[in-house]
This record gives sequence, structure tokens and C-alpha cells, in this order.
Amino acid sequence: MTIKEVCEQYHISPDTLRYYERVGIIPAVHRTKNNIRDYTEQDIGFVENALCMRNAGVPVEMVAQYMRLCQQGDETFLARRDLLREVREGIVKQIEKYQRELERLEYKIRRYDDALVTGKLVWDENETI
Amino acid sequence: MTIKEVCEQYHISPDTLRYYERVGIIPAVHRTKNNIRDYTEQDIGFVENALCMRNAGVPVEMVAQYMRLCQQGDETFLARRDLLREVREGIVKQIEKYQRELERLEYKIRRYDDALVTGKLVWDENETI
DNA sequence: ACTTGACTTAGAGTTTACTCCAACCTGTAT
DNA sequence: ATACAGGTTGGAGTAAACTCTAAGTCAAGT
Repeated sequence: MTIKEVCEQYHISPDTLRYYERVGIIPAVHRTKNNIRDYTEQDIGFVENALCMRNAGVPVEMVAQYMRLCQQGDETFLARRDLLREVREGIVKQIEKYQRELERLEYKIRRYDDALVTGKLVWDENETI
Repeated sequence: MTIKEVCEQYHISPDTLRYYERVGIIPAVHRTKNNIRDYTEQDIGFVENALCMRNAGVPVEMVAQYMRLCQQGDETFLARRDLLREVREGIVKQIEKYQRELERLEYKIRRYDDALVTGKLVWDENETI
């Protein structure tokens, strides 16, 4: 699979894909004899993993750390699981934070909905804007 | 309320607070006669709003846009509400994305939990890492 | 009077994660 | 043969959001 095909499938740019390889978020991709990247099933798996973790807000350096562990073999199962658990806690916290902000936001939107009818914007106590 | 007190209350740095003022995320803060920032109730309200929106992942420029609308008076209720609705849609999408990645992550963690018992890491079809 | 500590400014520097560029190679189509 | 489409590299550039620095002001304490 060429770099272009992978890009189209995952909606990312070739530059990003090469960048991911450079920083170790994905290991060196298989090449044709002309030195052109030819993504194997396994390479695609690495790309999916990278995108999954990046989408989850995991910093590039942490994904690289995970990949280094993966390449060190079976003794790193525990370290890998712990890293993924850490990532999970981060996402859970982030979702909770977003949900709190979402509530405040919906409250504000309701206030504006009211204001659009009454012509007057009113906040409950503790809210000023 | 001094800049330091506000910082402590909201766990941000004085630099960040001054930066927020500079870029218009919060309007010019009240000053003492010595030109020292002295946050009023209203200023604090602006700070809370800024932090709420930034925590929700809203870009600085969009918060500034919202604040500009707020300072233009009652004719901008509609525009403000629409901006907040847009922000809300963004957060909802982000939460959904995080929840999808969370599921993949929990699957992986379970696989590692198994591997730590059996000594063998096994993926279902479609997963390689 | 002098030091200390907390504030002020403008502007430069940093970090993260890309994104672009110039120069080059190579197989296929005209 | 030559143009073109698509790849390659190292390295420079960019955007966003801070974060730091230098130089200065000011009030209080010794």
C-alpha cells in the first residue's frame, strides 16, 4: 500500500505519516526496491495504533515510548499495560472535564435562548457572563 | 483581588492571566491607583468564562470573538448563542471521539491483562498492536 | 537610606505537532 | 527524448498557547 493510499484511507497527509515514522510513533515502514514506502498489514496496524493514541490526546513522545516497549518483546507487557492504563485515566478525566464544561455551556445557551425571547439576559447567582 | 490570589484560586500562572488580558480573552482588568491589577467580581467572572471555554478546548481567538460580542451589547445575543452552540457541538463531538478511543484502549488493556496471565499476547482479527 | 518583594511592561523564547520546501530519483506515457 | 506524476530526503518554517526575561515602579520593613 502506497503512502498516498494510506493517507486517503485515514485522512492524514503524507508529511504527517513520514513525521510519525521519523519520531518513532510508527516503526520503519517496509520499502520497495526503489526505496518507496510500501505499507504492509503490520505497518497499517502501527499507523492505526498511532492515530488511535493521538486521537485520544496522547502526546507523540508517549506513543513513541509505547512503541519502544512494543519492540522490546514480551518482558514489557506489564509496562505497556500500565502505560495504557495511564492513558485511559487521562482520557476518563478529560471526558469528565468536557462534560462539566458542557453543562455550563448548555446553561448559558438556555439563558441566551431566554434572552432572545424576553430581550433581557439574566444569570443566576455565581454567574456573570 | 490581586493577580496572585486569582492565580492560586484557579491554578494558573500570572503570565497566563496577563496573556489572556492581552489577547482579549478577558477585558481590561480594574487597576489600583498604582496601576496594579485588582480583580473585581466582574473581572473574576470573565476569568471563569475564559477558563471554562479554554478547558472546553475553544481556541483563544474564538473566546476573544465571544468577548468582543459581549462588549457590543444586547444586539449580539443571537450571535453569542450561535457561537456557544458551535462550541457545544465541538465538545459533543470530542467527547464521542474520546469515548470511541476509550473503548479501543480498554480492549487493549484487557488483552494485556490476559497476556500477563498466559504469557501470550493475542489480538482478535483487525487488530495488530 | 536601603533592601525586599510584588507588581508592571514589551518583547523574545519555548514547546508541540505538524507542514512546507528545495533538490533529487524513477517508472510510465506521449 | 522528455515531460510528468509520484515518490524520496534533510532541514526550515509555522501556528497556537503559553512562558520567560530584562528593566523598571512602588510600598513596606529595618
